Amino acid sequence: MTPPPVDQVRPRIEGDREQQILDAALAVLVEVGYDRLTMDAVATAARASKATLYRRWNSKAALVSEALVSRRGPLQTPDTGSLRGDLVAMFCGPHGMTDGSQTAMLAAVLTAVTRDEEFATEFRARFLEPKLALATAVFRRAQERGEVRADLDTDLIAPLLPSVAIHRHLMVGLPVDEEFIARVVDEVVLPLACPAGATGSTGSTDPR
Amino acid sequence: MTPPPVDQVRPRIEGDREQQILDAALAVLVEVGYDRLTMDAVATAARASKATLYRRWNSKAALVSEALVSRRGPLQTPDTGSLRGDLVAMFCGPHGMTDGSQTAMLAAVLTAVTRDEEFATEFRARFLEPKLALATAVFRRAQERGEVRADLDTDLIAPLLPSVAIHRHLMVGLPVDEEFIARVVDEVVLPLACPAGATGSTGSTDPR
Amino acid sequence: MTPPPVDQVRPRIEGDREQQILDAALAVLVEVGYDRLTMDAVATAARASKATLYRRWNSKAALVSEALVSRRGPLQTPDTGSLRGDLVAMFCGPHGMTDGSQTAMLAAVLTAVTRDEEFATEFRARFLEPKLALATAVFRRAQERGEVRADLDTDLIAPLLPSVAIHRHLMVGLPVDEEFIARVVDEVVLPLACPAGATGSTGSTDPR
Amino acid sequence: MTPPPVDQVRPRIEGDREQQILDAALAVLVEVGYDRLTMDAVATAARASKATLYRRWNSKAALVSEALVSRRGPLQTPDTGSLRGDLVAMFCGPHGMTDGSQTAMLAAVLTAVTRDEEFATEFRARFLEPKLALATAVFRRAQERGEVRADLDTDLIAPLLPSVAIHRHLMVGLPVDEEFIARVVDEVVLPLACPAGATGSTGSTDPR
DNA sequence: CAATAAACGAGACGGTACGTCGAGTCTTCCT
DNA sequence: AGGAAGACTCGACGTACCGTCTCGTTTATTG
Repeated sequence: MTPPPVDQVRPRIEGDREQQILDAALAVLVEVGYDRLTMDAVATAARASKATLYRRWNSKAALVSEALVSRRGPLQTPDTGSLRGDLVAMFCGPHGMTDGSQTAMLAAVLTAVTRDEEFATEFRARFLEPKLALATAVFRRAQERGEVRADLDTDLIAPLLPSVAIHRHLMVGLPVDEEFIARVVDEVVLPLACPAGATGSTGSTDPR
Repeated sequence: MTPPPVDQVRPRIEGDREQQILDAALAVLVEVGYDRLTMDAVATAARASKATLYRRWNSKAALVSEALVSRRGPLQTPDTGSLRGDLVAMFCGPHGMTDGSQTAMLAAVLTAVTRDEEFATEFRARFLEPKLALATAVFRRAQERGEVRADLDTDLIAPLLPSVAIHRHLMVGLPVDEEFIARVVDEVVLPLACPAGATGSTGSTDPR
Repeated sequence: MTPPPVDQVRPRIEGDREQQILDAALAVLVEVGYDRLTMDAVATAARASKATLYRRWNSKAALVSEALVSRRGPLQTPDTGSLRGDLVAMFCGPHGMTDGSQTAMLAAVLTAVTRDEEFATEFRARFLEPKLALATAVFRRAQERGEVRADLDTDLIAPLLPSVAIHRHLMVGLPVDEEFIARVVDEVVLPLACPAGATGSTGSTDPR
Repeated sequence: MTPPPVDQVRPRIEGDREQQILDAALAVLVEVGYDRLTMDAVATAARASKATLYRRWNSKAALVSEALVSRRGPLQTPDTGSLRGDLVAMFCGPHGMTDGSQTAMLAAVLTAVTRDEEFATEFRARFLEPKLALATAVFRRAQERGEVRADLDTDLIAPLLPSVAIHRHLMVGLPVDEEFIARVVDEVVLPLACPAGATGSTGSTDPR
């Protein structure tokens, strides 16, 4: 699964090496959380020196930010044919809110967002907005299909699902699983989005 | 009516003194944020010693937690007569989501939640659940008034508004003001909660 | 042999603790030399933290200087009755030039003398001058006894023996043992110091 | 008339280039001292790369050592006709102990001698022994002239002058000037070396 | 009302991590 | 082919903060 090793001994920081460091950072991040992640630990895990880390990233925040983005995965637009299917696929997939490592990273990084404005800006631009844009696109497509009423305020509805998931995970402290996601979709999102009569409370398949 | 002067030199920790320390902690917290808040700084600001701080609170997290709770203020059940009025009052009041210092503290404490399970438990029990219980009570009362349909899943709907507010503040980085709260209430909460025809539409369209 | 432990758990730096640290510093110094002596190593060896070291000593030089002085030992004036006996006793005794650890320290510290003027000044005043004064005193006493001619320039003769010993040890790289010291005493110092006829060129025993 | 290319030892680089680097090293050494001399600084000053430096010299100590030797200059046997004249000429000449830059370099190199045995061996063979051999030769020649008694232990006497000079410079911290050298020659070396009556004590006064 | 025990301020302590710098190694590019 | 450039690993630097601790003092409660 690993890419063919370019140079076992000392691959320069040229993408491969950089990704190795980012992977190490993510491993440490997931293991101990953002606050307990130390640059020494990342350096040791990556068999790099702190000097190298600081040469490439100004701060711990910058390193973690880049690491998160590197693992966001290719944002693939889900296309199950129905809004419900798309939403569930998007949030319960490998990089969704039910992905433990993903939420762990999210939790870890929220810490940094609240204190480092530079990091926050970069994190929002590179990690968050692509995700939100994707969710918005899903709704737009459903509108084009006529599945969702045309006057739906997608900017308000799209963040609904991640909002609830994050709140449940971090604040309430309860797990975010597929059952919960489905419940929110069926009882909150779809009733708001779909024309009154067509509310597919069991709408796993679209009638068409 | 004022309490007897607290002794300028060395007041024992007896409620008053404790509150002074918590106030000092809050002052430092608001000024520099959670991670740059040091116990030394709090001790200095409160003219106390670190030993005193640690004698009363197990950790920085516990101290900040208590400081936050101490300023949450008495939870007053809003009673404006309508669900919409109650919700807006609750979230836009002096200790609501539009209160800058309140959200700043919330952000600060998230740091601790994600790493200290003991702290998280206490924070949830003492800070979060009272708030959620209050929100749920508001919906229950609206149900009793017949303003909201009887089969509404209040456990799902009640956290909706705080979820969205927190997401917007922390993740998206946009301000949570009364206009935004009202929008969410009118376009998300009320349509879900109220019988189709009976939407508290006084707010949904802008009659001017 | 150790003084009664004042406090087994954590003796404050109050002489005992300070001496423990200085002993640790000397141990490291003798083992690896001045340049490879690191504050971390001293801290570890003394089970202290670097902060503690820097709180008490401004620099590595100051710490080593103090450590050297602490181990110079009580400068006891030798009194064997003859100049030859005094000299041999002084240089071949426990803190003399044949003491391996003493010369090791000397070698180690010479490094620092050549680059840190502050250290050099302190080292000369606290370590070197007392030693030179002692040697000069030995010659003065021999003059009073009439063993040495009265017009001997003691300031020139007193440093002779240490000079030759240091040169042999550091520069030439040969061991400085009692045999060598005796040779220098018999062939250099005594011929210069003593009246022509009385030169005990084989004067291993003092005639009295 | 240019001297034949010395080279021989290191065929890779042309003597000129090597000497340029050594000159650069000396310049940096004199400017900032041994410990603040960095290989980067030498490389920059010589417009060379660190790799080139390390290809030719094992360590900073080796480089500085060679730089020192390169400036020792050709050892010219002094020939003034008298032992006293030879000694003063040898030690007060351009590369003698009164040459400030020479003693400064000597101090610098002591650092390396005390920790790197390999370097010490090379330093002794290439720098020290030629000097000692020269001093010994001076005494031998004086013996042949009958100026010095035949049974003089030259191995013990020859290092005397450098020993005292080094001790005074490094340990005592006082300047080694011609006046001091002359004093040691007249009061220590000559009385030991010359037959009682023939002591070049006239040397203190200038017979002309 | 003195004596005593508890709680206090002050701050040193052992640790851990910080971000920087230099030594010595190694790779890439250029001539 | 070999040197300049410079990134790399390693490890020490001196500082800051954490959470623990030992002081000596102050306060409130006892005898």
